[in-house]
Order: sequence, then C-alpha cells, then structure tokens
Amino acid sequence: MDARAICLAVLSMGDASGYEIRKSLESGPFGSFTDAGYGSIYPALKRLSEEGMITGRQESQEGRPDKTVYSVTQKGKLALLDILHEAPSVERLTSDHLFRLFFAELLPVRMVEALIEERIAHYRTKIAQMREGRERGHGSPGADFVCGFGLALYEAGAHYLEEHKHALLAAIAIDGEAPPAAQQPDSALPSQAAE
Amino acid sequence: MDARAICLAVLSMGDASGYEIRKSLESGPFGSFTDAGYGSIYPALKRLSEEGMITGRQESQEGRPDKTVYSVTQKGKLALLDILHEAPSVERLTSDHLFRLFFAELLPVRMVEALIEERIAHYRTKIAQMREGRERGHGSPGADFVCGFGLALYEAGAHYLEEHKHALLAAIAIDGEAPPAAQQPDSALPSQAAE
DNA sequence: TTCGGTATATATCGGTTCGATATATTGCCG
DNA sequence: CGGCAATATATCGAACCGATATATACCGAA
Repeated sequence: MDARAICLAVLSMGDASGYEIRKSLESGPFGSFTDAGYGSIYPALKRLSEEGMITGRQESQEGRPDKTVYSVTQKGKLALLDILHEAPSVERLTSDHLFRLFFAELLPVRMVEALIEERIAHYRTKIAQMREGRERGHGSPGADFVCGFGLALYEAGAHYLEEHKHALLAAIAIDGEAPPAAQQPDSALPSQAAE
Repeated sequence: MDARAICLAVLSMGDASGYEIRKSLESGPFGSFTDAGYGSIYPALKRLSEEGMITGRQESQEGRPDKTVYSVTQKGKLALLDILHEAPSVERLTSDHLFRLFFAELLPVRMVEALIEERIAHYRTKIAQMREGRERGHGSPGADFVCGFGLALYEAGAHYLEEHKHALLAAIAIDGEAPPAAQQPDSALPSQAAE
C-alpha cells in the first residue's frame, strides 16, 4: 500500500486536490490505518496522472488560491481493484507513547502521568468524533465495519489506560527510588538465555 | 524514535547482535509498537558505535557463524534517557488488512472472509503468546503495563472481528449484486460538500 | 560427494517516504 | 503595511523499507 494506492483510494470516493487528500487522511475515515505526507502525495499524483489513472483539472475558487482537482479514470479504478486483490503485507504500529511507557520506571512520575492522560484524551476525542460521524449517516459496509473496529480498539485502549494508570504510577513511584535496573526480556535474546 | 533509539532501547535490556535485535523486534515485547529492518539496524549500529554509545565485541559460536555483540555504554544510556524525555511525536498505524476491508464490497465475499479469519487467527496467536510470556515472569512495571495494553487491544480486535464478521459478509453478499457504487464519506472532502 | 534448503549473521542498494521547508494566493486584523 | 493563518503546490535531505547479496554452518537426500 503505497502513496499511489492511497491516492487512488481517496479519489475513488470523490474528486479531490492534493491538499484535500492530505486533509482527508488527517481527519477522514482513512487516516486511522494509513497515512501519507505531501512529500509522497504530490509525486504520486504526478505519476498517476502520467500513467493515465487520474486526470486533473484546474479550478478557481473565491477567496482562495486556485487548485487542481483530480478524478480517477476507469484505468485507475481497475488498478485500485488489482491492488485490493493483492495479498496484504503490511501491519505496523509505531507509537512513541508506548515506547516511553515501556520505560516508565526511567521517567519522572509526573511525566508518565501526563503521557497517559494525553493518550486517554486523544482516544476520547477520537471516539466522540467517530460517534458523531456515524450518526450523520452510514457509509459503505466496509467503511462501517472498519469504523466499528476502530471504535472498539479506541474504547479498549482508553479503558485500559484509565483502569491501570494508577497501578503503574504507584509501581514506578516505588521503583523510582531504587537504582534503575534494566530488566531483561525472557525470550527476546536467545544468546543471552544461553549464557 | 528512529532506528538508533530502537537499538539503544533493545540493548539497554541486554547485549545483542544486529541479527538478535531484529529477532527481538519480530517477536519480543518491543515489536508491537515499533519496528526496524536490517537496512536501518546495521547502519544505526555502525553510527552508534562511532559515536561511542555502544561497543561491539566479536564472539565465536559453535555451529554458527561468528557474531558481533553490542553493549550500550554509559553515554548511550544517557542518550536513551534524553530520547525518552523528548515529547512523543509519532503515532501511526498502517494496516493493509483494514485498507482492504474498507473496500469490502468491491471484493469477493470469500476473500473478505479469509482476510478477517486471517486477522482473527493472528490476534489469537499473539494473545496466547503474550499470555504465556506473562506467566513465565514479569518484567518492569512499564513493560507489564504496555504488555497489558497490547493484550487489551488484541482482545478487543479479535472480539470485534468475531462478532461482526457475519454481518459484514451478509451485507456485501447483498451489495455485491448491485453495481459497485463508490460511497462518499461525509466530511472528508469539504470541497465536495461545498458543491 | 554434491546440492539444496534452512538458520545464523552481516551488509548493501534503489526506490520510497518523512518531516521540514519553501513558495504562492487570499483574507483578516492590528 | 506587516504578520498570521488558511489554502494550495512543490521540493529536499535524511531515513527507511524490502529485497537482495554474501558468508558460515549444518543437515538430509540424491
């Protein structure tokens, strides 16, 4: 799933400019499980256009600079179908928050608390937005399914953080008084286990 | 959180070779929320070594090729602490599965079913592994917290998929008989809404 | 003995992406 | 007028991905 696939997917749901594609990734239904920045979107749009998978037209607007709005061609729709039929290969989560929470005992308690609160707030905001969007009307079966899935995960995440926050803070408040001792995972380093 | 931070983090929990770092990301506690391939790990180790944050020593093994095992230096530990104190910036999920499920009505029912089953199996396997690892002994408070968080999310994900699978399959079996009509998200493309 | 496959172990490469930055247009406000 | 924000497009260097390459060691089959 590269930037071209992402652009095709967004455009398959309606015409858009490069800027709008980016905006829809930031706050639309796609953004939860994919992302692409301007640095990828614009070259991708250029290539898709050269390959005849999308066509662009210039549009003037009142009070705003002109924009190029892209439509997906029949060729582009077929290409998107091909992509969807390929075996999925990428499942990846990158989380700076979890990375820091993993080493919570090395951080000040106040900071760990802030990290958790921040994440709870983020989830709760997301949940409210998605709930609102769902009430306004439903999308396709697939979009609904994925939205429901996202809601379920956000709910579970928020709930876990709310329920276990105090236990972690209590544990590191005690641990924080001991010298920082790096704990060793049990099976991640087989050569260590062999020693 | 770049490859250098990841290597420092893994090494802070015990000495390891480049290969072992990669293996620990594939199946250790870190791999759920971060990742790095050989293409990033080896250049990062080289740089960290040049910067005096890690030291490498050659080790011979029986029945296996020699390896270079890296240890983190005091300088490296301080650098990791600095990194942990920086504000978190990256939270990203990329999921080929969800991307395809979003367009479920464009895909054959059998394929959608397989995608979902595959994901359920993956979650259930992960859950079992993590449960097993937890029984064997506990890690640091932070590691336990993050592990519990991961478990909660996997459980929620598996449960949602199991509970809603049939509804989606039923919906697209009906929809699959209509001409594929791209549905338009309601608020993702403000310029469309304006038209 | 040789070959193919697998595991361990390290390294590299071209294409892609990220994140930041730059530029341009338009409007608003002090 | 200048600064700021929003819209809109484009670019750039550093970093990364995914594939590939190479090397060592072992095992089993032909």
